[in-house]
Amino acid sequence: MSVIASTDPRTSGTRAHYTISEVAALTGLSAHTLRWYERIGLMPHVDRSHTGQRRFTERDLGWLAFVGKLRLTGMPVADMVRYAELVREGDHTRDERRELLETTRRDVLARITELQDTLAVLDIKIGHYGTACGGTPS
Amino acid sequence: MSVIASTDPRTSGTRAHYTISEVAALTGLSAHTLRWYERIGLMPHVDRSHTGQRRFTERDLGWLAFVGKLRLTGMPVADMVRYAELVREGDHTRDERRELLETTRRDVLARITELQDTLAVLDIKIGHYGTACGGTPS
DNA sequence: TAAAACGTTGGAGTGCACTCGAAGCAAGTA
DNA sequence: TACTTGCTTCGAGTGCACTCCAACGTTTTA
Repeated sequence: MSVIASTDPRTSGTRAHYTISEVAALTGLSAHTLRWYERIGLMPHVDRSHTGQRRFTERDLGWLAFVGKLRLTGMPVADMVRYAELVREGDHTRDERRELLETTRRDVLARITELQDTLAVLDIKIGHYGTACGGTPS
Repeated sequence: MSVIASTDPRTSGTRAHYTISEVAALTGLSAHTLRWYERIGLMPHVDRSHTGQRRFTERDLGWLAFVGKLRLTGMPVADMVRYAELVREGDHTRDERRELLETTRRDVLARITELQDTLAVLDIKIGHYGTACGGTPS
């Protein structure tokens, strides 16, 4: 296992770039998944070394963190790819991007409400089990 | 809501039983999925007509509603099957069932927290898009 | 009674999001 | 120099949760 923070004399405190395995360790995604993300267009352009190896930047890490959040919402990968495309297309897609994010926001709110309803049902069920008053809760 | 059986199954207010397509319409699940649920052991025993067609009861509908809630939590089907098995096994599994439900409850709470974090990130992003102060949010 | 609609089964297929394998190139270590 | 590790690509495989098919039996409707 290689040392992650090899201090490159040409750069200051912040790492200039990360190998794929470093990013895998940092994000919890597998190297396979990172390559797959790039292949399907879910990553912005990733730099390469002179020998063709990926060199992820801090910016890429930020993007991956954001993608991770989107993933938590249950957003399909295809929609994330769509968002990534819009980012690549430049400034004139700002409105569409904001709309996409706002739709996602509404979905997340709805999901939270749904989960809170479920929580209420679970509490009732658990309550039934707690009070040992006969019967067989199902 | 405790009236269970009426004298005339065809005309009563509370239905004594439902066909698979009626249950599909009521639950939003497909008939295919209902049969699959039964096959994998996710349904308690479902009655059959004298010719072998399924006759779902109110009790089955209640169970399906609960399963629907569990599904919303993201609980794997295998775990739901486990719970169904415990119910079938009878009263001595009460404790295990309560534990399973309590674990699920904790998972749901964690999920809600996760989504609220994501919501915060989305709000920040959307805020960036809202204030047209240059730059290209990614 | 005839046709349409609905039911049954086992098994195969689908879509998603990874996940892994094989073959080969490149860089660092003993 | 040989070994080890890590990286590359393409393509195939995995696990989950359905989803559908074919062939045939049953029930309802006109």
